[in-house]
Order: sequence, then structure tokens, then C-alpha cells
Amino acid sequence: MLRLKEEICKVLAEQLPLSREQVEPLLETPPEPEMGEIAFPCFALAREFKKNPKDIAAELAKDISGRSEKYWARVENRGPYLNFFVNYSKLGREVMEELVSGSYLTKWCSRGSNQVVVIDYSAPNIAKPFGIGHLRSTVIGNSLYRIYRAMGYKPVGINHLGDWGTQFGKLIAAYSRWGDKKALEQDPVNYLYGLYVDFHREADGDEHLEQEGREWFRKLEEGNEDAVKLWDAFCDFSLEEFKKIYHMLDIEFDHYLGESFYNEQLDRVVEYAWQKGIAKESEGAIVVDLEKYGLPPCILKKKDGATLYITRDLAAAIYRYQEFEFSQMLYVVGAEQTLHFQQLFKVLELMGFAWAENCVHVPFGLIRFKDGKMSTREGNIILLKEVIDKAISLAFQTIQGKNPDLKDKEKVAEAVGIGAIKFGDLYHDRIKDVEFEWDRVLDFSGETAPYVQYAHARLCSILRRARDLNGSRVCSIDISEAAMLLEKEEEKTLVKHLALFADTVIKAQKNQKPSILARYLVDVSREFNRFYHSCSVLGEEGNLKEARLRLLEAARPVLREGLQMLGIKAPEEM
RNA sequence: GCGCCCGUAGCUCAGUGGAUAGAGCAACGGACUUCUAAUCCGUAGGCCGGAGGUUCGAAUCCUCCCGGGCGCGCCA
Repeated sequence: MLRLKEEICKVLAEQLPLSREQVEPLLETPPEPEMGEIAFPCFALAREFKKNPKDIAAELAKDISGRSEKYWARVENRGPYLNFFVNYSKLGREVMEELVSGSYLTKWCSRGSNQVVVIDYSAPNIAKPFGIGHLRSTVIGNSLYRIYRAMGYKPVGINHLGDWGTQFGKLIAAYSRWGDKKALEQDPVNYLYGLYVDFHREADGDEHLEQEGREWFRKLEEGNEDAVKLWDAFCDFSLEEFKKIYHMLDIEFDHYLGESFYNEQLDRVVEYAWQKGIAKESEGAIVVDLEKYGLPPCILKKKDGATLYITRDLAAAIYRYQEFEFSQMLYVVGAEQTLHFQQLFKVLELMGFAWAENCVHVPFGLIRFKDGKMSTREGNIILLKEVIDKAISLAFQTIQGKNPDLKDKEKVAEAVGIGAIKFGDLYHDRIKDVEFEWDRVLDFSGETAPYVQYAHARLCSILRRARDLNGSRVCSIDISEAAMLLEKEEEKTLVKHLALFADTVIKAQKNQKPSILARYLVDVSREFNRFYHSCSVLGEEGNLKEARLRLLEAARPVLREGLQMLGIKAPEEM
């Protein structure tokens, strides 16, 4: 629909004392399809012209109704609104042509022009199990990665592993007290997790144990051999396990660069802050005072000389800019860290890095239980692996019941089960907290990935049968002729929805919200399903049948590539 | 105590300051000899947390209050 909008902006800008850029944000979508595709409300002009908005709409309509532009068929004034009706067959023809030939996204969405965008996402903690809580960053980040890539950006995905910090001191302390090498090797991550939980239980009220943990971390930072050896082993075990999960989720990273990677650079960062005159000593620690900006001070170094998370984040940001010269960097990290990122970006700015303004925190809400927060420390957590296994096995059962002859049942069950989990996280506005409920995760009806996948599979099934009947070709009709034949309400509505694909992808990227795309795909699927129920394709004869096949050929890439941008597979049968 | 986020149908949520507030789930009633019923059609369901304000116009912007969540120098 971008083409129609562009045209309207151009014409209205000629008629009014407004630029195209001023007209664009005023345009809206009318509430009913009978009111056209794009509306221009005239209220805003009423004051300036000292006229009734209704009259303005009427005059504008009169002035431009004579014009026959490429993409609109007619203009109507309805009350204070100017309603534009799309030249449906023209739009339909072009959209279908572009979609079928594969040129659509390149033509309308390539806005990235190879700019580098660093995306920091997932970042699970070493020595802790991959819980459902880590899914959000992973899935949202990966989807943004795919959306940016589809739009011609050069995304760089970085997994900022939590492989450093005082928790390793605690873990080493726990291991050296109660450690069991055999148990560790048997089921490393769960065992380490158990130790971590034990530590916190024991440390509650035992200041000595806490002290021991801090002491071990200090040793680790100093390069103590025993400490480093254990830490190294913990990292290897965890990473191996994480990679299995990423493989299942069909998620990859360009770089695994954990917090420890920046250890050598920390002194320089602190030194640089001194040089710039923004660091000072306070109660034995080195801090950057941010009171002027309404933020709490940023601690670069603790009084015992150990570094902090934010020091490593500063080093990481600087390193990434040197390495990638990004035009934008996204941190897909929970909303509870908003303050941390405000401090981080402010300190970078005070250090004199102009690119600090291109750093963006992409926050999301927490996953919680009905009765409270999930806490790794308390062992109150749901394992992602468990969720994945349940979803896949439910998908498999469903296939056994509905389509037992399907080939590659395991693969399809995986695509559907994992798709459902990912989609559940992507469908809602990321800022909202979500309550974890098994029933919801395992629901495959309504606004879910299986709904969209099912629409896609049915669509593919028709195209496949058509190909079998016609030999290698699906259909032979010319697309411009096809577009003219698609006159039923359900057909037209579907075409118009397809035309919104580019608008949607761009909006999702601008807002860093995959949910916008996910919702759109459900809309398209719903329109496809309505079409499916009211229009027979293979049962039809002649040109109409051919035209409908063309429509399906155009709809297929929207669903397939849309799902792909969410990181969800689109099986051809299910 | 201070700061940030959220509050829309029974539940989960959409809704760039604009026309009659929309989906899904759950409930109820329909549609499989016909391209896959993981679907579709219909019914019912609302003081958009509350009160003020700004505006021609507010679910949307501002202020206050209520409810929930999160954070607030030596965790990440």
C-alpha cells in the first residue's frame, strides 16, 4: 500500500500548504473497507482555513477527483474525511507480479543499504540452565536480526554470554566445599545449577560463605590457576548445552563474545574515564557521578578492585564500535535493566563517543509464574528444554490424529511445536510481562504459529495438486488478467492484505517489534482461510481457476517469508 | 521514600489524537460424500482502573489517585 500512500502524499502536497512529509503522518486507514483504503482527515486544516472540515473535504475532493493517478481509482469526501479508493486491479497486478517473481521485498523494503546493526541478544548465564526466561531475548533478538537482514541491513548477532562475575566466585566456593567431579561430568549444567542454589540457601545468614565467594572471584580475576581451570570447565560444559538448544531453535550467532572477553580492556576503560575527567573516587570505589542527569552513580570498580558488569558493558560497546562501526546497536535485554542502560549510554556519551546516541535498549517484560517471579537463585524455574519437548510431542500426537500418513512427521512436529513456542513470545507487545501457563504454550488454535503454518500448508497443498494436474506448471494465466478476475470480496480482501506486507515489515523494524509482523501474519492467514472456505480453486474451471492459483502463488511468499522473519519454519504439509 | 513500566470483554491481548473500541481463548448454536475441521460462519460478552484537565475530537496526551510489576553505588 506504500505506493498508494506515496501518490496521495504527492498530490495533497500540491494542493495544500503542506509538504509530503507533513501529509504522510496524517493519513490513516478507514474503519470500514467501504470507506476506501486510505483516509485523509481535514480537521487539522479547519483552523488554518477557518472553514468547516466537511467543506474542506468537499472542495479537495472536487479539486482532485478529476485526476486519475496511477493507484487510486476515485476519491470521495465523506463528512470531514477524504477517502481514497485504490485502483484495485492495478495494485493487485503489481503486488502479485512482484510477489510471484520474488522482487517485492527488494523493491519495497530494502532500506538498510548494508548498514551494520549490532544486535546483542540471548546472553544466557554460564553454569545456569537455559530457562524459559531467557527465551524472550533469544527469540525477539533473532527475529529482529532476520527482519533487519531482510531489509538489506547487515546485522551482526552477538551473544554476550554471562561468563564472568561474582557468581563464579560463589560457584567455585561451593564446588570446592561440596564438589563432586563425577556428578559434574554426568550432568554438568544441572549439577552446577544445584550447587548455585545450595550456595544461596547456605549463604543466607552466613556472611562467611558470601565472603568466600567474593574471595574466589577476586582470585579468578587475578588469574589463580585453580580458579581459572574450574571456570574454564564450567564454560565449556554450558556452552555445549546452549548450542544444542540454539540448534533446536534454529538460531545462530555471528559471535559468541562473553563478558570475560573484555577482561583485558577494563583497565583501559577506567583509565579513559579518568582521562576524560568524569571518574572520581568515592568510598573507596571508582565511580562516574551522574547526578546532573538524574541518574545514580555508575560504579566502574569496587573498593576491593573487582570490576562490575557495567565496566564490561562499556568495554564491549567500545570494542564493538571499533570492530564493526555499527550505525546502530540494539540491546535486547529485559526491562528491569532500563536504568543500567541509561547509565551505560550516558557514560559512553560523557566519554565523548558520538555513536552513543545510536545505542538502543530494546526492553521486554518478565516471564512470571502466577505466584511470583522466577528465580534462578531459588531454583524456581522452568527449563526451556522441558517446554520444547512437551510442545513437540503434543504436535506429534496431533499429527498422528489428523494426518497419520504425513511424511517427515518428526520434522513437522518440531517445526510446529517450536514455532508455537516462539510465536507465543513474539505475538504480544514485548514490553508486557507474561505469565507462564502451560495451557497457553500448548494451545495450537487461534492466534498461534500453527494457525499461520496451517494456512501456509493448505495453500501449498492446492498449488501442489495443481502442479500434478497441469504437469510442471501451476498455471499459465497472465497476472494482469488474473488480477482483473479476482472480484469476489474474499479475493479482494486477501489481495489488499498482501499489499500491506512491506508496510508491516518496515513498521516492525522501525519499532523493533516483531509482534507487529506476527499479528499481520495472523491477519493474512485469517483472510486466506476465509478465501479458502468461500472460493473453490481446483473445483473451479478455466481462467478463474488459474487466477486463483496466481493469488495463492502470491500469498505463499508472504506467509513463508513472514514466518521466516520470525524465525519460524513453514512446512509444506502438516 | 524516589524513579520507570503496565491496567481495554470472564481469560490472553490488538488498537500512528480521529469515523460505530476489535481479535483469539473459554461459553453457546451451526458447517466435513467437496482443494487438510490445527479451519470457517453465527450468538453472547465493554463506566477502555478512577477523577480532573488539554483539544473541534481522548482508550491514546498532561496532572493526581488506586491496583500490579520492576528498579534505585560496590549482583547481573
